[in-house]
Amino acid sequence: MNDNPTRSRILEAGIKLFSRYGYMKTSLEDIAREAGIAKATIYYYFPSKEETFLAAFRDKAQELFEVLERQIAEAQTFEEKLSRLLRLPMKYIFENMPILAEALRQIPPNYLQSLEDSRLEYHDRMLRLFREIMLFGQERSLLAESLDAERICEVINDWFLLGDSCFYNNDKDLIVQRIERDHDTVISLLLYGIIKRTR
Amino acid sequence: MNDNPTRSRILEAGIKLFSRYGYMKTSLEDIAREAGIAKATIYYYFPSKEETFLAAFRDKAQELFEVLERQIAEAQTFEEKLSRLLRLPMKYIFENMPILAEALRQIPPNYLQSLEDSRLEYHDRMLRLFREIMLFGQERSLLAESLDAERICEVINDWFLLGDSCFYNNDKDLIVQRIERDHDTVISLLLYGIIKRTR
Amino acid sequence: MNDNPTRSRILEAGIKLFSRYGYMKTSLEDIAREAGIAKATIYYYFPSKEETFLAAFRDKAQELFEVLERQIAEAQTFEEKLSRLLRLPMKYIFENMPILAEALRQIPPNYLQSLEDSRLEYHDRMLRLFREIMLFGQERSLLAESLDAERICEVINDWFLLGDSCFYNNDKDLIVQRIERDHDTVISLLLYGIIKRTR
Amino acid sequence: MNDNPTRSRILEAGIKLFSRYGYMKTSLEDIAREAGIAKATIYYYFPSKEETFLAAFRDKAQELFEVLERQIAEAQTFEEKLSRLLRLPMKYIFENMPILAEALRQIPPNYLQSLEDSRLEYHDRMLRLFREIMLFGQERSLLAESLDAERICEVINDWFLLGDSCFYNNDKDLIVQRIERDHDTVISLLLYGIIKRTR
DNA sequence: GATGAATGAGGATTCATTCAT
DNA sequence: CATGAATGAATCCTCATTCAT
Repeated sequence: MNDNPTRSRILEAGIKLFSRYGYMKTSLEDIAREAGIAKATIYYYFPSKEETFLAAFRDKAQELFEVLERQIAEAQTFEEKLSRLLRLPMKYIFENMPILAEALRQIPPNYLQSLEDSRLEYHDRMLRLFREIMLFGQERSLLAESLDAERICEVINDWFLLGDSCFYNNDKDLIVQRIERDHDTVISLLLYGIIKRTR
Repeated sequence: MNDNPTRSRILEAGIKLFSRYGYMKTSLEDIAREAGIAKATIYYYFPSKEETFLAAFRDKAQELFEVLERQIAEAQTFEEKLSRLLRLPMKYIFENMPILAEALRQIPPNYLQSLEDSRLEYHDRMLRLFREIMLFGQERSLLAESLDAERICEVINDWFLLGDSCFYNNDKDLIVQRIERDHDTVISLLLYGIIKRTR
Repeated sequence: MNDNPTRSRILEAGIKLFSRYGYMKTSLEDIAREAGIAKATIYYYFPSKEETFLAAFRDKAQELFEVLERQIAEAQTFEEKLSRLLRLPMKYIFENMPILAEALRQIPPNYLQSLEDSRLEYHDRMLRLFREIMLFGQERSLLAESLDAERICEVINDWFLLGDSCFYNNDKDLIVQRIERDHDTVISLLLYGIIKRTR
Repeated sequence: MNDNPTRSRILEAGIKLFSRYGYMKTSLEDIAREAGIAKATIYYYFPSKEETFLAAFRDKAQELFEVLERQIAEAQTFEEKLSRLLRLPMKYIFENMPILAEALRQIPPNYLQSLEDSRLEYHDRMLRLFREIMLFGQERSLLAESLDAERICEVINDWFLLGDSCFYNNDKDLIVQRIERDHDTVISLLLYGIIKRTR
């Protein structure tokens, strides 16, 4: 699948440009120029601009998970595992910025379903990873007792990893409600680290 | 300045549509239709699409600060002040979503300077608010001793408020470096709330 | 509606070129050049190439009916009325050839309904005209007794005027069946004029 | 020539698709898919899209004449011969619709000469068939005396068979002139069948 | 013979912008 | 003040055609 050098060059150029300039501001002309091929060649490999974007997106997401799973498996302690889980996606997202996250908003509506499917799949995959690590910590009694582990998984996943919060752009009221509820949890975690604990 | 009803209607429509669909996917035609005026009329009030966006952006940011400053002044305790500072911008950003944050990425490069100026101004203003609150807490000895207050201000501001981290789309290496350094701080704060403190 | 000179020039150019080269081989570029305007201007008046075509089609069909009705009203005898009905549409169709008839086949399917509606309307209008004339002839006992006037109206309308026969391009079997049945009638009429009537 | 199975499959697919969708809306990609071969293979057998169309057209026309000549030879009476001549081509044209008739309009001008040659050849061939039949009728004194047989042959051929009338898309004035002259004859034949003959 | 890969030319459509009124 | 009309530039996409294998 990735053995084809032209296909790879297109995806590579796509990731670079979509990441840098976003979906709308990146033209196929740009990608073709960057890849050193003719614009029409892109259509030999992908049926549309959107599919090109999706292919690049899935490619990069797949890569992220492979690295992530390996790194977590290699880590020995709970803290190190958790730390790698929290750090790596952020780094990936920023290195390949919009392609893994923000540009999603700019994809035309009719493709949102296809995109949504991919995103939900990654969301679940990330959540499973997170849960495994938390379980690992729980078994060793390393979690703060007051913590609702499942809830924390969801909130952190949504806010810092490949979660939903950043992506919805439709039901604004729902978002705001959710923010009010979940943000509390994040803020509490932060305040917990900031405010002096008086005995 | 804002007394003019037509001008106001344009800004209002602009915020609504830019927020919902992003900068690129919102056309002046759309804004004119939403505002109930002719497309050419927009050019009577603003010299270009970008200036229209900037005006709407500044309008909304100004509003945010006014509410924010009032709310913080009204709060009595340190925890409440801090909490309002952390909560309100997030809510605003999501309620007026891309116009205050993500759409910035889509503004053409030649306007980035003008946008940058605005953003830096708000960044500083937010930081000043934050510092005042932290000072308020320090004077009452309410901060965790191990905390470098100034550093925390910067990191939180960047990561949760109107900071820089989300906006840079140019110097990728710089971002990654900064992520590696600052993300540590955020993660520490989170881990601090998650991991059981053994004496 | 037709008072606007630019709109008229577009329709005029459209009729000329669509008629001469068909729907597919006529580009909006061509129409714009012929009309002496910019390509984008067409989009100020019509939302798409298809709507431009439909507008031109309806314009010309309307014109045909107006002339036709006037001419038939002016004719005194049955034979003259019938003759004008049979002659004029043919002349119009050829003068504005595909736009009134054959090019229909080339319009994309999603527009076929809209086109179909127009066509059915004209089909009925033509049939009404035809029936009135036949009635005029019947009242004066000028029709061959063996003739099924209603059937003749339909067949002639389908085959020589703005009928269905030429337009169906889907259900081939249906067409062929219909041809086998109706063509008989046409052929009979022709043979009747060709073959010597033995007492 | 037609022994080659791949070549035959291309022609078969071409006739099917050109007939159904017309010349312009049928792509070589479509034909290749329908034929179950690669697009480039078409170029092994035919030098261009136009030649592919012409080959398919000639194939089908040849088939028509073979059937037609056989059927006419088998018919015993003048009326039956005439009837078969008039009926069969119409049926063929509709069954293989645009490929034998209307799609011609869509062939690029530079190929019109080659197409014209083919068409003239078939026109003559059809006319010869027609003349033979009329001669057959004349010898048996079966034609209406007032009839100019040669003129009728031409007119009927033009209007109902593989004649010129439908194809010209250039010299509009010429067509209209011709319509005005020939249409009279067709109309007369029809009127003759419709209007009651007063002794 | 047959094909996968690649491409140039062209076409529909969008949109920010200008300008006369 | 406000706008209807007009446009140039850009963008996605299609497709006949070529060519190395």
